[in-house]
Amino acid sequence: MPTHAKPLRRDAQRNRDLLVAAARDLFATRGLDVALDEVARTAGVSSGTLYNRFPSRNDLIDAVFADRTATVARIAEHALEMADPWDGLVHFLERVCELQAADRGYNDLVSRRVPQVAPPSEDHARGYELMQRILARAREAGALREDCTLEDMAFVTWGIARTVEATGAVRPQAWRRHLALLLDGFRAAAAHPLPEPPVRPEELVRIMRECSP
Amino acid sequence: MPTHAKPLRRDAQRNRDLLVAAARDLFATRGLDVALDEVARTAGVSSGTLYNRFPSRNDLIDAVFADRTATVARIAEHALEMADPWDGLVHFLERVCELQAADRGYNDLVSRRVPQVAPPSEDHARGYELMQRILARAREAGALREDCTLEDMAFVTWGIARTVEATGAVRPQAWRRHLALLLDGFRAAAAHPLPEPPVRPEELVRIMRECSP
DNA sequence: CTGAAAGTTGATGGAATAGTCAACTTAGCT
DNA sequence: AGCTAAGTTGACTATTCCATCAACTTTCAG
Repeated sequence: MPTHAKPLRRDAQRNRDLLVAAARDLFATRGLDVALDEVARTAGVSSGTLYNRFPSRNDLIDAVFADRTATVARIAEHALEMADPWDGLVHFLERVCELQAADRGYNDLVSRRVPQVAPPSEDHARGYELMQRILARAREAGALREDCTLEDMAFVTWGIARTVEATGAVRPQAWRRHLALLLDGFRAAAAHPLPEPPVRPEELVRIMRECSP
Repeated sequence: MPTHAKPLRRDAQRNRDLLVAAARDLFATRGLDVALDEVARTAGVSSGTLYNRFPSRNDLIDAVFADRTATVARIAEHALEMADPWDGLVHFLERVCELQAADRGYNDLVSRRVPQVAPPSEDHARGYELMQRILARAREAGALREDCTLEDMAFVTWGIARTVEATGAVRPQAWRRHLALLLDGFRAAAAHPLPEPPVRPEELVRIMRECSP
């Protein structure tokens, strides 16, 4: 319920907006590791203001990408409305990967940072639930292989993240080929026994936590 | 033919070996971005000596991983000796990924640095040739999908690299599952039309060049 | 043994970035 | 208008790392 607990003074709110906008641009083009001083300079405020508003880099990252979890959840909802379960899964993964390909900062975030907001938000839980439904539906339709779990989707995120990083400058769409190959591996018809048990949900949580630098 | 053009003085050679050994260890456990000062300290020499012997970080990286290209070529040869073409391909990719999983520095190298030695070595060309044969053989046997190219193998390298980074601490073998899923996507039986034309060889060269920081 | 070339040292400079804080400015309430 | 809490500033410290170099030490050929 507390979207923000305390109301900011008007100039403070304006500066906050400028900072988030500047960070959004810089993150998108240069990744999450841009110098914070540069964010402040781009926003036209002093570095002290930035640190005052966002004590740590992660706070700024959270603010910039606050809406993304909800966006993913919306994509998932749309995917569930598609008639064909397999098409729904494909659509979901394609749209999410498009988000990665379009924003270097978001690509960094999903591939190596801790999930955005510290306390797993409501949107987060909703997205999780929706993804489960997308997979279950595709599995029950006989399109998705039986042994494929939600955690396996992390391989998509990680793999595509690196491909986007590597190929972005030369062949910005190359990741679509990578994804298509992975997707063919997800099909029930393609299934051969997997050599390693699935990553368990709590393991994935630990992985994402430890991943953050 | 010039393995090294000029013979080093004995103490210089000893220090060089110490530096390479120290770098090998540090790269393996902490990645390619360790501070060069720390490499020197670990080797027990001064930083001046390190810079004297290896003017740039890449020179040191080259020295540490000089043998890897030949190792990959040997793996490829072994793969070609296997009776079943598909098993050969699987074996090759598994062994190469094992190299990535075993050494964080090598994982960094294949996933984001320029191919080791500046002038593409003889081993390099040989490895390339052998990989082509591995793929052709699997394709002709009807096991590998027709539309899969050598450049598509880069998706394996990139994807597994990121998965190894992410999961290494919690589930060191998780990459095997990722690889198995990808491999199922490479099977001829799984093939559905790919949405994006293959990355061309010269594009891959550019990608690998531009990727280096 | 000796001299000169080769090699080493570590202090030093310099660049980039994170983070702090005392002095100053401004919004907004009364 | 006047006051005060909230906010801003930018210079400052600290850290980390890369890179250099003049003075010193070691190797080794003759």
